[in-house]
Amino acid sequence: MVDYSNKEAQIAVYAKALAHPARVAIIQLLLKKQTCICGAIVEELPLSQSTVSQHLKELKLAGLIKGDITGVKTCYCIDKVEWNKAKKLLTGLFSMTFKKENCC
Amino acid sequence: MVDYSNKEAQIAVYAKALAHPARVAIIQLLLKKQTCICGAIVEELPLSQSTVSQHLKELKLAGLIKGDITGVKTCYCIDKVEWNKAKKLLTGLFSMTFKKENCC
DNA sequence: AATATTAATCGTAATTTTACGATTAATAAA
DNA sequence: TTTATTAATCGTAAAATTACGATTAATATT
Repeated sequence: MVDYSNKEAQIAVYAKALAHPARVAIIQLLLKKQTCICGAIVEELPLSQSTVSQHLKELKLAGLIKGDITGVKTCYCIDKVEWNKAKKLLTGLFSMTFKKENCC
Repeated sequence: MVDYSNKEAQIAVYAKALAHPARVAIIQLLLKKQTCICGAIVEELPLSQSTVSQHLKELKLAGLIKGDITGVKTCYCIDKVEWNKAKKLLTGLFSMTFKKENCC
């Protein structure tokens, strides 16, 4: 009987964080662009400020990003350490070799 | 303004499929073990038959697995083509280079 | 000091997810 | 033919997700 290992649960946590196109878009913005101010992210997305804020919160909860408040603005960045953990786990899953022949 | 690209949406679809520990466990079973009969998967998981069936359905809906009914039993397998698409998209996301210095 | 800006949070509604037991449909075994 | 086995589906309840506008708290600007 599988009692979900920490590993499986953690994979699910990271996957869940990426399970919405808005959050994928946010991550890509933070990776690609100079953008990091919350307001700039809001402008890029077809969603209200409060909704984007919620998605940012979820990404932060999963650990993938962190926010840095300076004055009235907040700068969001990828948490590199956590991002690399996610990379390792997800990449690990996808690089598993097939141990059995497909029967279907 | 980001209008979610097909790519981002598809990443989200695959991530969502892996966003529950039970589904991660199922995928790992199908990758690692000889197991593929539905009943065997049910036995491995701490969930009822109907719930596991639902998770299998979701994985199938996302395209990651396919089921083959033979007689009274159903054999589930990873859909290798789709799995490789997911691998490519997710691995691609994680292998993106940081274009900007972290500001936080 | 009064006003503006920024982003988090609150309240809320609609939808989706998760889980279960019960039922059903299909095949296999007796 | 009757009974058993397997797995999908139905019905349903509880919880979580998603989205929005309104409000709030904090800092900046005037």
